[in-house]
Amino acid sequence: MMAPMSKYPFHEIETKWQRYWDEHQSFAVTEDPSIPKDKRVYVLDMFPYPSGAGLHVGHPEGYTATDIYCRFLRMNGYNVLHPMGFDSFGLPAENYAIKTGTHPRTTTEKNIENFRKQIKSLGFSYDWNREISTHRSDYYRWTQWIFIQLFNKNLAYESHTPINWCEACKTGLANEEVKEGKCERCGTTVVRKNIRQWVLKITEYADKLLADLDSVDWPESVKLMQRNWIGRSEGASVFFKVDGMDAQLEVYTTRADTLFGATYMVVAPEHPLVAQLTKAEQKEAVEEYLESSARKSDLERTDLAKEKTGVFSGSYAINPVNGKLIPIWVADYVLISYGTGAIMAVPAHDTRDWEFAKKFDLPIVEVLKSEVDVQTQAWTEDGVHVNSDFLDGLNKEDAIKTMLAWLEEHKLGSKAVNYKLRDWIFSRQRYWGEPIPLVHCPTCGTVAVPEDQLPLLLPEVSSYEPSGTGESPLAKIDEWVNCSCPVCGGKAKRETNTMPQWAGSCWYYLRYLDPENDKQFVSAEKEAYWMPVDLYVGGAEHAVLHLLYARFWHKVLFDLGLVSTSEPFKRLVNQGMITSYAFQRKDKSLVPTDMVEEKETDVFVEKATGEVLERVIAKMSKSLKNVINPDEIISEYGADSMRMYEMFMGPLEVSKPWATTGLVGVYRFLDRIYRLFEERTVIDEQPSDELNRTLHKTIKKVTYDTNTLNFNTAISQMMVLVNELYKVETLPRVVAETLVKLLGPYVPHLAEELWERLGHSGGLSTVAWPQFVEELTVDNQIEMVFQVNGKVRSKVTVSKGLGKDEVLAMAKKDEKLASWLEGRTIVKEIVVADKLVNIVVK
RNA sequence: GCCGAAAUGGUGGAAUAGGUAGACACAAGGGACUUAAAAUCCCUUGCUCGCAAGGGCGUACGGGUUCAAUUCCCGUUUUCGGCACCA
Repeated sequence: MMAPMSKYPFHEIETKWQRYWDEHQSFAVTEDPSIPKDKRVYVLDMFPYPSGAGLHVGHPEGYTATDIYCRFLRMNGYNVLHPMGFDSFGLPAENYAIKTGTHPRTTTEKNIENFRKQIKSLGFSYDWNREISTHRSDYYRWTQWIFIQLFNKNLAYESHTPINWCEACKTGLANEEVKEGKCERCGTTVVRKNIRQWVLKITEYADKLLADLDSVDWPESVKLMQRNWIGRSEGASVFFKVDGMDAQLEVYTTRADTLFGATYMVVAPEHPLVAQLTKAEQKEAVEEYLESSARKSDLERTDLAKEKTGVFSGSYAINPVNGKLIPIWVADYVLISYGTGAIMAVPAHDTRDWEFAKKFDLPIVEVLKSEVDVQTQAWTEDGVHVNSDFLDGLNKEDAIKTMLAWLEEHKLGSKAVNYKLRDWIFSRQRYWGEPIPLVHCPTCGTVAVPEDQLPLLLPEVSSYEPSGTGESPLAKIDEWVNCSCPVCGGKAKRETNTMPQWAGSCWYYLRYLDPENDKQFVSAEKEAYWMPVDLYVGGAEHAVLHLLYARFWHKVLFDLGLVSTSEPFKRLVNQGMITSYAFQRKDKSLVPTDMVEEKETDVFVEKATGEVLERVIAKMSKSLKNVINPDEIISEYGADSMRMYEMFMGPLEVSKPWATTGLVGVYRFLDRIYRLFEERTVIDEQPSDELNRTLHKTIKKVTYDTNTLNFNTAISQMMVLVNELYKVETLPRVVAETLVKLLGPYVPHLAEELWERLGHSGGLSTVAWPQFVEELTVDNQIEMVFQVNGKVRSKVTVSKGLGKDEVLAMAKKDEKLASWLEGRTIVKEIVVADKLVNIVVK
């Protein structure tokens, strides 16, 4: 697309002011103690992973939003901390290293250079003196240090239970990194693998992580996702004796009240009692089943469409409430990782149990009065209890209470709480991450690397290839692995796993506060000066990953007295995704943009076949050739246009499609402003009342909308003002200066330039934000509507503040209303002051 | 399947303590300027009937509450996001 011809020299202006801000350190910030706490603001962007592809149009969206907000706050007298850095450990650089032999550090640092340059080209007001990168040893030294604090607090442990393993990435994954049974990063189906892992006890904080969600100003959707992920449920532990055996099975159930309907039990294949429960005659069948379910991937096991499978163990349990013998089955629809890995099955009222009972011909007993025949389908709604002895006639709530009391009285069970949240699998079998600072000593066990020996540097390797056996490339470097035990001095081996990419981002917001500190991860004074983060802006994809992990670490640091707040991010805003247009055939397949021709307005045709295509909204992707490159946009239209267009597209939080024609509209707006100042004479006279009113309305709306991050409507109001200005010959100074100030946060380069041309020096960024006069924002002439039976029949312009009787009389006399009122009886008259009159007739 | 969010002109989107639907922008059409084009400026633009005055319809769909519903309530559909045998 050709850039439009223009007089507006954005390139010159943008280069000039970016240099000015750099040279004057305009946005460097210090912890000035004279500024009161409520005038200190910490505004944070989610830092990017510096990928080789460079900045995506999605990045500037959130960054522009926070930049506008920060510049607005500065002009309103706030001390604003607004830093940027790089989440620079991660798989892409390492995979590139495997392919090319280039050290991930080389690739990463080159990419960081590029990212920094790109980010700077948008004119964001970051304090670059505070830039951090998580892969640098002066940063990861403290990541390791925090890990040791967790280790010392018994929040890190070694586990040998099977974990999610990605064959393509050749590493273990956390539960949070598995989406629909696939690796979140590469889409490979995840398998279960038994390897040694370091795991963090995030479950120990499940209750706090849940409860404190109530105290943060976050989108409800994100809070809900975290609540669901933590998945707290209240129920009961119930003990079942095993017939003829000195063993008992503990189950977890949320519906202890349905115990009379428990007709069999199921244990997960991995349950520790399986062997003991298996009778000789069932041994072969059980072993075969255990083997076959071990072979299944998690996806296969949890696939709902799959038929239930299982095998009878040969043993029976005794239902504690009625003494009945019920068979114990082994089936993989019960998960070892939730509850106790064993359940009581109530097939009449649980779909899963019902399917299993039908398949294996197990009895189904109705215990909740059902509206269907429970022999033909499960009844999962509420119902009055039946066939339940002392619970008969009770509702759900009362029956649960009664049963719990009964169980506790007979010492057969008790109230219990369970969480879906699992501990965090924290080790990765890869190279490009923080080495876990632990040493395995044959005599002392696992010990932490002493803090004065940090950072434990990532060693150089000759091959980045992961072994795939569950060992990281570090395991191959004997001289690094072999070390002496920091406690006893004997021969020991280093831990060779590295940390996941999430580690560095768990605390980076704290390091910005004190990035040079080589004594502490952050000084207490600086932490107290700025924390918590007042506004955190980023993509919704981190709703449960980064945001849950960071909250967890923060709470640990809080409990250790190392930070002053229990939550790190007071307010969170998710920016919506910037999507793109794509073209769809009738069979719903998508056609790359370069294979499409626009025959006439909004009629799109596939070049090869002539098929008419439908324009749809899709994610930007290389394969669809609809990716927008920010560098190209900036060079053709300028950073100010890019920034303002991304804000003008629509509300920050929703996803919206990129349209370059829309960008051109914003460009034209900026060009119009530039020409306005070029062509009109600035006069020192007061503006007309009408213009002055528009001016004050604009100040009011832009102030309010900027403060609430409603940038799209603020921009449209500025457009209204500029349209008004084009109607007058001259440019009153007060209007010109106010407009420039309002534009400052949005298009800082252009605004600085115009500010200078208006005769000011010293830059715009600390100039006071304009104030409006409320009386000047209201019209004294307003348009009122007269309705008959709720339909607008006439509109009149009247002066503001007329009395009810007065306007009612006007309405009744209105010519246009006459024919609608004629011959009718007035039933009701409604007057809304300064808005409307509605006459109801029969 | 469950949970959540959303649905407004040709397009992106405005407007909800219930009170003139479509601000602003794009696209489209017309005009001015120009030898011409680009750029720029001005006008029109929800659909529909009508020469016009004016009328009817219209905020995914179907109901309801109300003098009045994009806004509140009930139901349905579609799209997007999350979860997925969590007992």
